[in-house]
This record gives sequence, C-alpha cells and structure tokens, in this order.
Amino acid sequence: MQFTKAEEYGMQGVLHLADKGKDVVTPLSEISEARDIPEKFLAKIFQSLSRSGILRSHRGVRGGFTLAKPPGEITVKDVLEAIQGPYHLTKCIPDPDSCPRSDSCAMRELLVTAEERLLEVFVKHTLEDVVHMERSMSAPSPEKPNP
Amino acid sequence: MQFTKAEEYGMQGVLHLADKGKDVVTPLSEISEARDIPEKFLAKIFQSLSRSGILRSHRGVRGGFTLAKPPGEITVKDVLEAIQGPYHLTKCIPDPDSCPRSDSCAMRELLVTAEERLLEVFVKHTLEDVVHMERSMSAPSPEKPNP
DNA sequence: TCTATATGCAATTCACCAAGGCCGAAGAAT
DNA sequence: ATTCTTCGGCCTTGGTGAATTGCATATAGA
Repeated sequence: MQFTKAEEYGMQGVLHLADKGKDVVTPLSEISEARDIPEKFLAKIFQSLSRSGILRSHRGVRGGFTLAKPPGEITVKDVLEAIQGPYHLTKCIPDPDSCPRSDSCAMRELLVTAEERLLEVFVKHTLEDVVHMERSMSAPSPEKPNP
Repeated sequence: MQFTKAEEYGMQGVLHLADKGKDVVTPLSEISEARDIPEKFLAKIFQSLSRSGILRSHRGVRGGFTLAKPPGEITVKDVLEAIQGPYHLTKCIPDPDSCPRSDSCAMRELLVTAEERLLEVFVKHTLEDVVHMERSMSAPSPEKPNP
C-alpha cells in the first residue's frame, strides 16, 4: 500500500518537462541525469504516458519527449493513473462481485469514502501548481533578497 | 498500493468480536468459519493485535479472543496500524533523508496532504460505528416490515 | 550513411504476500 | 494429575509483482 518507483519516477519526469515548458523537446538522457532516474526504466514509464496522451514522443536525433497539453490542463491524478491504472484501496471497490459479503460490508463503505478523500487531492492539483510550488520552495530565502 | 489480505482479514475478525460485545470470548475457529478466513493466517494477525493491546487472548478450553477495550474506543486506524505498521504513501514522508531532494520536493508536500485526508477517515470511525453501519445495512428492508 | 533517440519484447533478480504445518506452552475442566 | 482445547512461535513453501537490465528494431536528423 505504497507508491511505486514507477509513480515516483514518472511524476518527477513529467514535472521536469512541465518545468521546461510545454513545447521544449527533452531527451530521456537529460531527465534521467537531472532527476537521478534509471534511464531504461524511465523509458518504459514514458511509453505508458505517451500512449495515454499525456506526453508526445519525438524520435531521432534531437528527439525526446514533450507534454501533449499545457501543464495547467494535466492533473496529478492523470499522470498517476496513466502509470499504474486506476487506484483502489481494495479490489472490491471497483468490483463488488469479488467479495460475497460486499452487499452488507460496512468497511467497503468506509474505504470508498477514504479513497475519495485521497483522490480529491490529486484531482485538484495540476502540474502547473506543483511546478509553482517547487519553484517557490527552492527559491532563495525571502529574508535577505540579494541587492 | 492496495490493502493486504492481512488488513482485510484482521478488520473482519475484529469486527466480528466487536459485534458480539466487548467481553465475549470467541475462538479463532468460529471467526474463521463465520467470515471465511484461513484460520492459521488469522491466528498470526491476531497475535499482532494482542501484542498491540487491541485484543486480549485467552488460552485453554473455551478460550479465544476478546476486545481489550470497548468498541467505541478503538478506531479503524488503530487496527490497521497494529497489523501493517504506520501507513505512508511514500518512504520519504516519515523519513525525509531517504531522498536527497526532499527539501524542495513539491510532490512530497502533496503526498503529505493526501495521506492526511485518507487517515482522517480511519481516525474518525470506531469499531462501534462500523458495527452499527453493518447492522443497518443487513437489516430487513424498511419497505415491507414483516407483520 | 552514421548517429542519436525512442519502441518493443524478453529476461532477471529480489522482496514480500499468502498460506500451511508442526510442535510447544498455557489454561480450564474433570 | 491428566486430558483436552486453544493460542504461540518458528519454519517452509508457492506465487506474484516490483524494479530493473539487455537486445534488436524503427525513425529522424546531419
């Protein structure tokens, strides 16, 4: 019940693209080095993201990847689901028939609620938001701005 | 990123005890059969719960398990954490040093928030609540009460 | 043509989940 | 004291999926 490396790496990679702007073509090698991600692994993750329409790939010399849409139109949930598929705390949430007791299972009700609360956070934030947060966090301390 | 069987079984088992009342001693065999859980597996889970002070075990003839506290004083989170340990979406949340970038990682901020929203649901509900929900769900339909 | 880059498939390694078996320890009933 | 029942601890097994890595192919630019 944890985030996988694929999700971590995928988000980092996409954020790198979002930070550089929508139309800047960036090769895996750069992202891989900048964010410290195994290149072949990132390649596989980015394939899913291309197929999901979140990224666009460009082959050949000076090729690489770009965002397929502006960062403000891609939510964190979009990225995570493209990598891992729909998130569910239990199998019985998307598929109630998998459990004979699901008709009268109070835990299931609770889990549905919990899952909703979790996903709300990921739906409410776009890549643009996260990049802004990232920039403000690594900005120089506001105490002593350089003259 | 899903609930484990141990969590599912553990919750079901504890709910069975909560449903019967705080001081009713119930053997594994009964719970195992009633809720369709492998007995040895449930035994292992209940050991953790005993050590965590959520259950009390009673050996010997007519032995079994009871809740250590009233159902209204045990939260769902208590049970889940006793089984699996503290829940975290990523390793970097409890242990920022595990990631060199965690100082300026916006995703981490987002994940902390998401995790809080999720856990709030589990903290707010006690076993008593869940048992009540369970009972009302399996109650006869209010449309045609039997005369 | 040569090189840089993505694409697709296969294989590997490793950890952990899920379950089951065996025997010992503790306690109640007799 | 004996016996029976039930939990306790340890070890083993099979299976699954995560996290890589490797290799051959396709595509585009210089």
